[in-house]
Amino acid sequence: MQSGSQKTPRKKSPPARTSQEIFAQVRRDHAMETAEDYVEAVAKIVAQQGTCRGADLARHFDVSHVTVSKILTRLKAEGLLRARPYGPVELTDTGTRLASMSQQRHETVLHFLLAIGVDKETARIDAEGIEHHVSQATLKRFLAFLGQQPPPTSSR
Amino acid sequence: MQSGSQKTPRKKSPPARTSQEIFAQVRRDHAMETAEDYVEAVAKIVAQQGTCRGADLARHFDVSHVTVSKILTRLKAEGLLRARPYGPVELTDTGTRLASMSQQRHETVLHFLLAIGVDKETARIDAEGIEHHVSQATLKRFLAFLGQQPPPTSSR
DNA sequence: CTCCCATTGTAGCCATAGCTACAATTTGTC
DNA sequence: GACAAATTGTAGCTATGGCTACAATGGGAG
Ligand SMILES: [Mn+2]
Ligand SMILES: [Mn+2]
Ligand SMILES: [Mn+2]
Ligand SMILES: [Mn+2]
Repeated sequence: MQSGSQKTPRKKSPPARTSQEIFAQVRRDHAMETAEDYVEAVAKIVAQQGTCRGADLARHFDVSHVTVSKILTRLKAEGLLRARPYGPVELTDTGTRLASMSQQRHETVLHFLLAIGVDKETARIDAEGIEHHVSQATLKRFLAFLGQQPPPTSSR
Repeated sequence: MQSGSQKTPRKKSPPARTSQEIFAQVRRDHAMETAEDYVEAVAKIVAQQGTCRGADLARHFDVSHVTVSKILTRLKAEGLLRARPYGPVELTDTGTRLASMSQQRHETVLHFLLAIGVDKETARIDAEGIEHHVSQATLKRFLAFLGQQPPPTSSR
């Protein structure tokens, strides 16, 4: 009986990603990173202070208000948030959903790092970068490790 | 007895990173990401084929040879590798050291993901992005989880 | 020795994320 | 209400990592 390809043909093994596909996914992850961090920050600041201004974001990320302004223009065009000239920043429904997902994933990554014994300050730093590269499949393993139930979320 | 600041003053708690410091570190991590992936790829291709050409890198990352060419120019200027015009790419001593460290960290991250139950193809993808945000402290926890001894490495 | 093809280089473009300098607007305080 | 401070916008710059198009180089096959 020889069904699969080589040794122990137990589970169906997917067709082995090429390096091209791997780096393409990393590039896609990076392309979403700023959007995720910004909607997350807006949600957090709104929750804390009622409203979020561009200046709040500039302080939060420690970048110039010009950098914030340009990024907000892009995220507005992408339908994640809205803001009248000189007005405060608000999340759209799409932006709110992205913020919720990002927040949850961020928290899970942070708690996971703490659970494996990483000190709190290191965990906060590393989680901020790692989060954007954690797929749904890996997130489920993190949650399983934390002894919780994986919630019925979406794709990659 | 009231020594620390608040509840259970056991370990010395570091002064709590601000969001500004956290995002600064993530930006530093991103600034090193391309260099790390490139020296790692050069080392791998040299190990496999004896020499590494720009075209090999273009195939590896699935980008144009122009993108490779510009990045190689920068990494040459940074002293990580060297190459005569129309010649193959070679790592400098500095580049070789960076490649070794990156390879080890990459492998550790990959094996860690596999160890917590992430499927192999997902692990390969996620590790490629996560690796650049894993500090020495977190890497030690990964190694500890894998039941190995943390090697005497350097800083962050 | 040619000629072809793979490889590399160059010119010039785009998008993103940074910045400084300066202008305009809003807001808050007398 | 006027004025100062904070905030936002705009102009114009850099660096990085993408791209297409086209030119130059170099190694083999004949
Ligand atoms: Mn986040
Ligand atoms: Mn983040
Ligand atoms: Mn790598
Ligand atoms: Mn990588």
